[in-house]
Amino acid sequence: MSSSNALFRKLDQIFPLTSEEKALLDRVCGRTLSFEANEHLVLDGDRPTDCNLLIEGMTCRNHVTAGGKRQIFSFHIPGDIFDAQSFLLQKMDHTVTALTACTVALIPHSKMVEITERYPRIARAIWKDTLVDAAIFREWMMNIGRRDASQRLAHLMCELYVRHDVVGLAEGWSISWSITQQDLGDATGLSSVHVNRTLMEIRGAGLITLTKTRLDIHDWARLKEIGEFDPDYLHLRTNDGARGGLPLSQRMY
Amino acid sequence: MSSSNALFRKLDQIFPLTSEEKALLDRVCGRTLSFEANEHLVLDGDRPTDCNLLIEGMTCRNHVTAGGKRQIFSFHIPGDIFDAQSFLLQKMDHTVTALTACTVALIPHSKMVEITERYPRIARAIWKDTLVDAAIFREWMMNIGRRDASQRLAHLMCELYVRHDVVGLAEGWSISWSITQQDLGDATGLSSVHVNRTLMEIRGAGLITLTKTRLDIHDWARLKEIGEFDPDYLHLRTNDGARGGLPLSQRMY
DNA sequence: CGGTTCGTTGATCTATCTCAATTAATGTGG
DNA sequence: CCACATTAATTGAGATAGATCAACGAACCG
Repeated sequence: MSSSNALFRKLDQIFPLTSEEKALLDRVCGRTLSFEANEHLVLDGDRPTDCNLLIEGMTCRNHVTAGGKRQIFSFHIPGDIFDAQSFLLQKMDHTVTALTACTVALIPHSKMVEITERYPRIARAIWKDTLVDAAIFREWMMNIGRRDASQRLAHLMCELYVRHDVVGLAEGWSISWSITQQDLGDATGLSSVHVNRTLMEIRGAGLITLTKTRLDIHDWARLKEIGEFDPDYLHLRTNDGARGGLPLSQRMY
Repeated sequence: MSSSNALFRKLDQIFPLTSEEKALLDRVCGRTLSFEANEHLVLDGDRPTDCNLLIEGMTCRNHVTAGGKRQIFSFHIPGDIFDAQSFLLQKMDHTVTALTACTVALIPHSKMVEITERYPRIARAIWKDTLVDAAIFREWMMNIGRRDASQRLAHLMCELYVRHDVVGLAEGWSISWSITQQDLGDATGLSSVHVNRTLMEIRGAGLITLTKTRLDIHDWARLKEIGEFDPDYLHLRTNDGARGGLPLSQRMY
């Protein structure tokens, strides 16, 4: 791997790491694998031997009920270690699917044991990362359980925008988009038809432009208001909290 | 504390601990606190200095939206460390509320740092515990997003039963109950009125008896079927997986 | 260029919500 | 130990957000 730390920008946003620590992390990343869109990277029931760091592309965690209904639990962008939990939870209880072609770096569980035993700060960083994942799950529960369709979609778009921006993947108020309306429904507990209609409404209000490949946000303030979006749950470093390292983008979400 | 390890039965179900390790954990538990029903043990926005181990009573994690709607993220029973995440996530992003009078043991964050740095196995045990919490969140998302009212309630009752049974708190097919129908609604994303009607249906089918203080399950097989309940997501040790320690109750969920 | 996937739109249906009132249970002060 | 206050459960009636079914159009893909 020669990512030169760029890939740990997300981890670093959550838990400030020294450059030596980033170098150490870089070293435990083993071979990389590539997948095509719609391939499953990890399957429900698997007993993986490695964790995955997403290098390029987009994935989602999901699970299908006995009754055949699908729920998406989270979306992942480059820099996310999307199955750190497989290191401690032997058996996968969900599937990870590629939304686009993508590349991952494998981190063998054995290396995870090694590095987390020797470097407690790195252990805490990765642990914290899994805790932020859990916080995001809670927020999604709130979204699905207690918000209406436009709130759910607005909230999700806000989250995705901030997460992209924080790791330098936003371009102005725009991010690349590779989520179908069906997937959007599976993520928000709505039908794809209703997602479509609600999206039309949000578009109609002039808040966003959304194509198959790109999301442009025209009115952040209102989008955020509609979605009741408050980025606290992402537990990002703020400038005042920063213990060295990159300050969080000046923009107030 | 003189819990003599009984309190770590849950942790032990997830990650088998030696008795020395349990003794170590016992030693980091500091003073205990008592709360009355409906008091908040930890508040959204707090920056706690201790983690809480629930000794007696029942609590729930919850959060109220800007719009005043409440979502419950999880219920906790004795043996649960319900805010281990506060150790790494400085600021609370949700509230923990007592459903009954309850007692907790405080574990100072400083002790958490100490013990997790010195004993990597203990660190992994607690980390794994937080990962199981996250798995439960995912399952709840599935519940709220993709199941209908009776499925949601059946699933929740199955989960609560198994979690009680595993730590020895079930009596036959019966567990103590202290969840109001309003809370049940906040946990499942339903209105309390609809919870009531759905409960009447489930009762009518003879599957359960539910009073204010007790849940009796009369037909586990059907309840489980209705709720599409599969206990894998709880990541409990099974007999074949056990590396010493107590075997999981012989009963097949 | 034909097939497949995804988005769009209409029409209808229904699970669940909201509002409102009643009853049952629980707790409290006198 | 009773009368009243409070909280929770129950039931009815009516409203609605969102689901389902079905068809069509647009984009993309080999």
